Amino acid sequence: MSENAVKPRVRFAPSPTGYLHVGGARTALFNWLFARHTGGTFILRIEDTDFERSSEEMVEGILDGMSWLGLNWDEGPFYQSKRLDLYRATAEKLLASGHAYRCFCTKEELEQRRAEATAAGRQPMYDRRCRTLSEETAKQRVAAGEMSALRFAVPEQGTTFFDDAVFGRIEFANAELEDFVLLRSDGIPTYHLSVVADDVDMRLTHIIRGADHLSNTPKQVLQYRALGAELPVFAHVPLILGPDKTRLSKRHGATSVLAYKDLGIVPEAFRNFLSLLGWSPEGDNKNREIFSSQEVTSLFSLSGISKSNAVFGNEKLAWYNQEYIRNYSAEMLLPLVEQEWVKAGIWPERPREELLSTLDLLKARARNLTDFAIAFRAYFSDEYEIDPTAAAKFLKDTQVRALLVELASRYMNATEFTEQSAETILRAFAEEKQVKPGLLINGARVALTGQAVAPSLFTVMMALGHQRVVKRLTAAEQIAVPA
RNA sequence: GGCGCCAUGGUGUAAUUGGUUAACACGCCGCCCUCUCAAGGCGGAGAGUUCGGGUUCGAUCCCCGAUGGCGCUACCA
Repeated sequence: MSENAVKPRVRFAPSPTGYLHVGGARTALFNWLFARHTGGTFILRIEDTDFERSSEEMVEGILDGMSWLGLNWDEGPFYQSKRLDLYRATAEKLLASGHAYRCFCTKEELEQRRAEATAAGRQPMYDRRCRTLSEETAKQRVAAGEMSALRFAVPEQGTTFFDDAVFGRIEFANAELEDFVLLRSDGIPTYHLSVVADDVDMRLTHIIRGADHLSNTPKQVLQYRALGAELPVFAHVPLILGPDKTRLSKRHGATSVLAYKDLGIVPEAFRNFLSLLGWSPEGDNKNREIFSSQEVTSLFSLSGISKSNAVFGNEKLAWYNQEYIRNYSAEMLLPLVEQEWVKAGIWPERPREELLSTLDLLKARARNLTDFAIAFRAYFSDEYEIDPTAAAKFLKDTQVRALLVELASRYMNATEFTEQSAETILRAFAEEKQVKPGLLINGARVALTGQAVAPSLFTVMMALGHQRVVKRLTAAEQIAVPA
């Protein structure tokens, strides 16, 4: 970076008309990564100029989602609803310089003309009829109390282009661009005005946003020019699609990132997954999948962003999640798991050391954090369900259940209770009763954990402790087995 | 409809910016391990790079066209 190069300033500018969805989260992440990589500034701006659809709850949700993902911002959150003066001043400037004009057409008139144009096979663009109104006429009509919106006067000739950091040069014929509304008749700015006014005012150097804004960009470029402002670097990020390759929406299941939190996804795993959706590192790191946040930060660059839309695949996310859980230390896992216990109403009153070693035992086969409160509930609570399928598979035989009860008394009378001794006792007992050890082992697993799936039985016994093992095996005969 | 963008196995991405048996990961299948399930180890199927032209000694890569997908087309953002 040269001497006088300014530090990058980027922003994430969600609209609180919906949750923080996966696509928005990825955009936020890329902005954050870019800012952190370059030592720049990451700004959060809430675009709430659509009063009808914006809500305070949505803002909360977005903020929560950001913090869940660990995306901290340096400035803001700024609310556009509180910066209306800036937009009006900007609009005033555009009007004064002849780049904008008042439009007295009503919404109804416009709709009607649009319908007519479409019916006649013409393009439904605004016909610019107010553009030729003289300044005096406009002033008179305003003075007479007529409502008016402010429109940008798009040049009728020529082309407008910009060089996108991801897509390269994008060019539009000005004739294709409509004289878009800057200020609604109620004085509230539209998106087109407020983005530019803010992006200029906040001295943003790079605009990293979804590719759905690609077509809007020339309208913004025109405003930058009109305002005599320097153009930022635009970097449009391809969109994230659902498995059916249509735009991600509610019907694809989890749409809010917070829904993934509820599903027991580890934020770090989610971030890792998200960062590799539409971006890939350069150099020797191409074939890696697991990156720490620090690594992604140091590797991130706009040039690694791909151009094509990506499908959000749940399987890969599940793999990441499992991978992170498995590789976390029990100490790192514990606070995350505790949240799940709280949700499930479990308060394991056991020494921290025991909890940690049990987490170590279980983490290899957890897929979600919720597993620790649901599938693995028996390890942390004495109130647990017996999985009917598991019972049907391994405890159907009443003989087996009777044997487990008998085995319980062997354990009760045992002088020592170690992994080795527990195994020795069981195997000796099996031989004595002329049954396969596996029969007892699998049955005991279900009785002890309620599940057909668990770590090695004797390790599980140690995790549960002598007393619980005896108690649960003794109760084996009472377990209800579906037919 | 108009305009814009994109196009590598089912999915996410690679391929020294024209020279590879088109690579890696997820997923899938099989085997090993084994008290179950994960994990792990080993092996396998799956794309000739959407299609058609061109340029070139040679195209995943460059050009043109078609097709498909996505986006924009509001006094939404």
